[in-house]
Amino acid sequence: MSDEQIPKSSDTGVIPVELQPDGIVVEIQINNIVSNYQIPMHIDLRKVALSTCDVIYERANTHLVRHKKKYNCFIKIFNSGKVVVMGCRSEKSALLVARTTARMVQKIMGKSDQVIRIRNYKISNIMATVKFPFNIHIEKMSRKYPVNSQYEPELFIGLLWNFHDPSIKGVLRIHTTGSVTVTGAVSESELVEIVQRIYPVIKQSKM
DNA sequence: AAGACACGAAGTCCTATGCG
DNA sequence: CGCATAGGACTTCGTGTCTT
Repeated sequence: MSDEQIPKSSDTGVIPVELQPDGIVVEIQINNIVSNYQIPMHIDLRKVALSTCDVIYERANTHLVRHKKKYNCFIKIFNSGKVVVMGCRSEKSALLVARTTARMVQKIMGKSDQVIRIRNYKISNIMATVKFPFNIHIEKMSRKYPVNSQYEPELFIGLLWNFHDPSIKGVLRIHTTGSVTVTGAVSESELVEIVQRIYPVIKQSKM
């Protein structure tokens, strides 16, 4: 741990998970959350761009990109009212950024007196990494679980793992060093479940 | 030694292609 | 020529290999 101040909540993007039955604790590091929602109004991008200093026009004036340094994330705002938030490190900060952005747009568009609610807010993707305290024999793992795994060393050095379970959307990329990258999860709780379920499998192919 | 590339997920819009 | 659809780019990250 560094000397930096670490907030108590999961705002740092780190989720500690205890793995049963061995009691090993690993940390899930969330690196990126992609979420999207809609503000039920047409947005005048030019007006928003002129009223704030932290946005830039992109793609031939079709959408704005706003850089939130505090949360180290990007927000894409489309004139249709659709907004995409990328780069947040926790569900909480993603929602917070979504709310503040909606409020900012609402204020600039001169609709502060109206009740404008965020519509269809959802997290579409969470990308996280987990480091297991041992090396993994991924070739052995792919042979043992040919249905779930996809391993083509000439194509990519990591093993691609899919649970083929409708309740779990996440896909894992497993490396020999014990590093596991999780993509496609839609909530922090799903991330925890993924790690808990993959651990017994990885343990069998421990080096 | 440093940088580029590969891969996965999601949503959006732009560009290109094909058909009537 | 105009419309509809398909595909590509963009964003985030880690990791190992390959190229410069």
